[in-house]
Amino acid sequence: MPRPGRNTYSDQKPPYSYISLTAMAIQSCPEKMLPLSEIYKFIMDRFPYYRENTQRWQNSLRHNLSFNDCFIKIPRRPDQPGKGSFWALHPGCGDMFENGSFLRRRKRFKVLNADSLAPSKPSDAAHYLQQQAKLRLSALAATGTHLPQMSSYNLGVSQPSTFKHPFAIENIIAREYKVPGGLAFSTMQSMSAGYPLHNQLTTAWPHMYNTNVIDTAAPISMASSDYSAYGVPIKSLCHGAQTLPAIPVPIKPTPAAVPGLSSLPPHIPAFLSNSPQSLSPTSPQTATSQSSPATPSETLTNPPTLQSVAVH
DNA sequence: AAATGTTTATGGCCGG
DNA sequence: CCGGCCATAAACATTT
Repeated sequence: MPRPGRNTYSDQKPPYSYISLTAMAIQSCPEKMLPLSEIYKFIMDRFPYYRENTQRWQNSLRHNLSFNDCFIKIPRRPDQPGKGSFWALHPGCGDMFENGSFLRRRKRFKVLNADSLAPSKPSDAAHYLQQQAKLRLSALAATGTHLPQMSSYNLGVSQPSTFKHPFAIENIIAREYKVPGGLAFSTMQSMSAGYPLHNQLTTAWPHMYNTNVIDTAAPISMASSDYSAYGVPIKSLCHGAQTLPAIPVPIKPTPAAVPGLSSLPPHIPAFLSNSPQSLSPTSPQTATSQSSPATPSETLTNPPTLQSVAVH
């Protein structure tokens, strides 16, 4: 029996679904988002099985990216030239996999509809974005240098970092990366309903920054009024006028056909809007949620504000 | 043109 | 058996 953590599958097909493989790839990089080609690369690097029949499985993988709500598309900024968008995990899909294992999913993640929660006017969304950016900036300025080293995902979380599910991401991608803080995917899931705290993760894996990063040479301009924290053009956010923009915003419309369901919350913790690109490997920002209404440990007990659901 | 994304269809597997 | 999840194929459309 091959051991996944050692990548000894050789030619055998790994026991992971495309969703799992894609989630691994996305989780493996500090930005928590990857272009399609990098997802391909990640999979092919680690699983020789996928070095053949690329047309077949890549078609399937693209199908999964588009079809599953747990993946969201994040457009490139103009200073990030390249083909295609970035793909990220939907913030609300953190508990997709049981116990941090990528072997099986819990429930199908489905995003819900929430037109009523969106800003009524595009200008509102723009204003909201600006506020988020300012909050984030001030939070970073206030806390950038002297933050409690809460060891990223262990902050306030009782979950001991010693247990690592054999199929947890850190054991899967550990071939190249060692996680200082002992970050387990299962640990992350226990936080904030799986909200990816990009800055903290990057702090936890500073050494990964230059090894797996797509764009290290693109400092984000926080002063820009055209782009949100995630590099999502405000214009693209507003045209739909159905989502709030402080988190990676899915380009694809939320399934409005689902009756009585809602997707995005009226309020999003400010720490969610921290920009991955704004982080520097040499000056890690351990910005905690200064302007956030809830600490990670609090969000443990509170239901996620993001109203997505695991349809079952 | 090739890469990327979207959508529909079909069939297998598995658990309730 | 039925429904959910998954893999695969294929026909597009869009973007670079």
